[in-house]
Amino acid sequence: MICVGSREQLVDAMSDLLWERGYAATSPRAVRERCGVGQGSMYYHFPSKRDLGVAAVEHNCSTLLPGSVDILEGLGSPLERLIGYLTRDDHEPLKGCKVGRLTQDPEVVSDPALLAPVKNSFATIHTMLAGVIAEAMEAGELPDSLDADHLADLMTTSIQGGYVLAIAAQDRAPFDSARAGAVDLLRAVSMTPSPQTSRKDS
Amino acid sequence: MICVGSREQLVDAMSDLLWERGYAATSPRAVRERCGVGQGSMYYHFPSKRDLGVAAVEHNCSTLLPGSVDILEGLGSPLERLIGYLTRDDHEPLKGCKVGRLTQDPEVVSDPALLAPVKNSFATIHTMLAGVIAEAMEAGELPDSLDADHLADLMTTSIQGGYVLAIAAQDRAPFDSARAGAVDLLRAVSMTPSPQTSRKDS
DNA sequence: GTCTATAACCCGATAGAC
DNA sequence: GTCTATCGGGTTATAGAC
Repeated sequence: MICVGSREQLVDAMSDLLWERGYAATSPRAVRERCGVGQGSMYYHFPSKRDLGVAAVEHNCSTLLPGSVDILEGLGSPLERLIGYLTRDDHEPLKGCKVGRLTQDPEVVSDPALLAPVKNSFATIHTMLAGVIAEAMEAGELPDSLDADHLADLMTTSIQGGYVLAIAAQDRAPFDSARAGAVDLLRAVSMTPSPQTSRKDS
Repeated sequence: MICVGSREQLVDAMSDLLWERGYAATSPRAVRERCGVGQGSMYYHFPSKRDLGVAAVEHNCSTLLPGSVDILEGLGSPLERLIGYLTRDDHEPLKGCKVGRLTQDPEVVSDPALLAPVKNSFATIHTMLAGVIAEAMEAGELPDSLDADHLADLMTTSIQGGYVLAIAAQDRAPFDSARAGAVDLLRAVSMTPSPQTSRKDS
């Protein structure tokens, strides 16, 4: 017998609505109606909408990170892991990113407590990606003339921007297309390590 | 003597608020207070918030497109124009994109009349970018083994995703970094035209 | 074309009973 | 812990005078 407390139900419902509508556009009433928890219970567990929002933002961020970490710290050569990150098929492009979306909500951005988990999530991903890119360079899979930080940001933007294009087109194709473009370029530069430069492994 | 009609003032104010807060979060009252036009005038010119919204979305889209068109149809080799598109310095990363932002607003996405201008803007940019990329391939500036549609989408996502990263970090650096990553890769593949393929221009 | 007044409803939050 | 009732204010609009 699993006992799901009101608190968890509230956080889950707020998390979903944060994804679907953003923070500003979801009212405490909508949260309550989604999970069937009453007004009194809500304000007993969370003194304000903001407090519930903070809990839900943290929940969404910590839900999304492990998937990326598993791939980037998983099996395969560094380049294979980067391509794995760019070819995951568990995205839902037309629904947007649970974390990236919050970035377009002024009420989130102007509140440090709401923004912090979002900021940390992207900072963590950036650090991990740049690390794997550096590994790929050391392994000779990518030319070390490239900038690991630039590449890491480009990879993340290909996904975050992909959501924007897919939603605008109401078609997931551009989401997959942008990521494929990133993979194409990574493969293209990996096949041609430093054309007019001395080789390390000679 | 320039006469600025109430109608134009309303559209301008709504356009700004669309950029700053999105559609759902901007009330007709906020629009009126920003431009000093009264309630009666507003509902005289626009029968509903939605009608004003449509006019403002169309205004924002048609304001933003010409800048990109000028660069992509302007002077310079195809590759130079692509790099020009990726290195414009008239973006305001921390404010977000006037057009892309609307994509994160469910009220916009679910209303065809509001979404259409956004959809058309990205479709137009995609067509132009893919065209210039094809030119670059024909001119031997980029390997024609690459997919023009993928590359076009990757370029747009490096910008749209850059807004997301910059706002999350509250720092424009990742916006510039992602675009620089795209430029780096374009330059890298342009220097190495088809390594193990026969040359066209022999 | 523009004004003010008002309608009907939703918002985030609080009070106090149980 | 959960309930209902209520507060003061904001929302999108409509009515009708000027």
